[in-house]
Amino acid sequence: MSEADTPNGEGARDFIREIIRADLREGRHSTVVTRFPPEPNGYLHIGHAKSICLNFGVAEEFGGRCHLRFDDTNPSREEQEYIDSIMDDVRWLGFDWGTHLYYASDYFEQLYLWAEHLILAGKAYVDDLSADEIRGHRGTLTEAGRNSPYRDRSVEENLDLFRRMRAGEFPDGARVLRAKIDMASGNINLRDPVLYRILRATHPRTGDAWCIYPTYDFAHGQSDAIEGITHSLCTLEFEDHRPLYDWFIDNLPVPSKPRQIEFSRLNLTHMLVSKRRLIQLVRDGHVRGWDDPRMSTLSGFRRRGIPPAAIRDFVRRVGLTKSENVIEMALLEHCAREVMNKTAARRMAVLNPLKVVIENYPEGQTEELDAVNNPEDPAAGSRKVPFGREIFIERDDFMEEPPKKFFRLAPGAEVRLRYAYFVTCTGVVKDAAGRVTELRCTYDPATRGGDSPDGRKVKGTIHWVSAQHAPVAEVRIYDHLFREPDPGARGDFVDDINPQSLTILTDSRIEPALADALPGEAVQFERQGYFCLDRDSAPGKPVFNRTVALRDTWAKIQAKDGKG
RNA sequence: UGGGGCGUAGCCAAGCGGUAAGGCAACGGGUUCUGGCCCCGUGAUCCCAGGUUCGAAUCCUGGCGCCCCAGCCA
Repeated sequence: MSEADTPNGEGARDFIREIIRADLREGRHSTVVTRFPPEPNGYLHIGHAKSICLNFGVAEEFGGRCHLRFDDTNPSREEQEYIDSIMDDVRWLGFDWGTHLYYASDYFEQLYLWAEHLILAGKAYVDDLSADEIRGHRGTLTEAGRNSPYRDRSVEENLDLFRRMRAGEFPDGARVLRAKIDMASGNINLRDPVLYRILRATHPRTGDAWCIYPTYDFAHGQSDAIEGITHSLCTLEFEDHRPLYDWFIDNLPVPSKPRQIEFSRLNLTHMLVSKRRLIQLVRDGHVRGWDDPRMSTLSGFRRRGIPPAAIRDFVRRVGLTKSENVIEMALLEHCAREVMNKTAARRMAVLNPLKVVIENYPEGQTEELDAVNNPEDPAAGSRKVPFGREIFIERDDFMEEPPKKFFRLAPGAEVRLRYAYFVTCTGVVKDAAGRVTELRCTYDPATRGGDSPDGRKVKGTIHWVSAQHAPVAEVRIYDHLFREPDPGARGDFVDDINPQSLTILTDSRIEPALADALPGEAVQFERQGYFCLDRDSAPGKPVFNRTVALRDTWAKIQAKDGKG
């Protein structure tokens, strides 16, 4: 569940919670009811997580409830697949709507009746203008619009026409129902907004029962009112829809009076959080699907291995305001590491293997060494790791001509093999091309377990894996999908795609205990990062995703030195 | 003289007239069988200009900058 500090809303103190607190204190409401209202036309992304955590979080903190309501008023782009994925994602994030699952389509009949109510009150009319003509009459941002020639039809004619629209007597787009408000309003949303359009498309829920569908504006607020939503929280771009939202609430016999409050959406550097562009990435094959680990979708984060608790904490930390913002990816990564540091089991895996032969280690001998599972969690216990004469170490952990502060293996240098022995490099074997293919070392039997009885210090500790006991694994290393912090800022966002966002390692070697890794479970490959088993794994063919690398100050030092 | 918002450190964000919280990042240092974790230390006068006040990031006035709106999308 969420990280709410208290059950009485005394935790977070953002402006929305302050408003709610005041509403409760001053008796405007006795309970809090919110809703998360996704349109099922795409997958949920990290931006939605903010809304989900807010709506469900607030409800929980104030002892109220939060509804999951699908805003399914446009069957031309909505699908059951999306409905299913959205429910999965909300649950995965850690929230529960209980029995409060609703669909705007559940209210189609009521909404229709309210439309007739407006017609009867002379506040809505059927317009025969085409979409283009309506646009032409709408005016511009600085000029008032003009009334439609059909604006003054009689109540009887409007009622008749609207009923015939519902009955299917007119083709798609032939007529619409419009509210009669003010074509000269500075707020374009009030220039006689469209309430109903004729649209023949099979709806995921209502099938072909309807051929007219309400617009967002006509459906949202009334749906809120029907459900008794007290605080309807949405993003900033709906701010100027609020007068219209209120107009419907004030002009219709709705059962309750919800209040819309807007907040700024969440944006992340190096990522896109726009359904339209996410769809494009999938459709054009720039990624491997909606749940590609490089995607900003919740399913992508899940497959990547980001724990839901990290996302909840992240959302809590970015705050809630009305200011435009772009959060650095580094914060999300920090949150992910913080959660996994405390929970992930430590294992050894060699991503880019370099063979090492320990010359003075008895041929054919094997032994089991104790390794701590998680230094941050004593209860996690320890495991046995096999050791032998031939091992693999990370290629990057050896340098023939090391720079000054390189605390790893180099000719003549001694390092500790984590949980095993101190070894000293005595020889380098190369192939015809001069590439290092193997290292020869000697070990000190007295340092078994990694401690030196003589108190001798060693500069570095590196990870390793016994050649004889290490299964091969595929490891997928992810980097930002976009190389620019603000993709698309200077042109087509596709041009900003990072060509190195995915590196596939096919010859990594893992310690035996990793063969038991569970899908979705975070594990730390020591000194490298957090990983999780990917669903592409097959028996005997494990595939790991790198969720996030460990902080790497050595890499930072090198980068700095490199720049001179 | 269209309407609606926003403007506090590189990125977020507290602050609600009494003399600038916190987090991330960055940079120093300590510790360490993960160059991880952890620990210590380093940064702003608050978009600008006037004004009110003993005192303003907080109030007033005028500017400037940025974002959203002209779907029968949500």
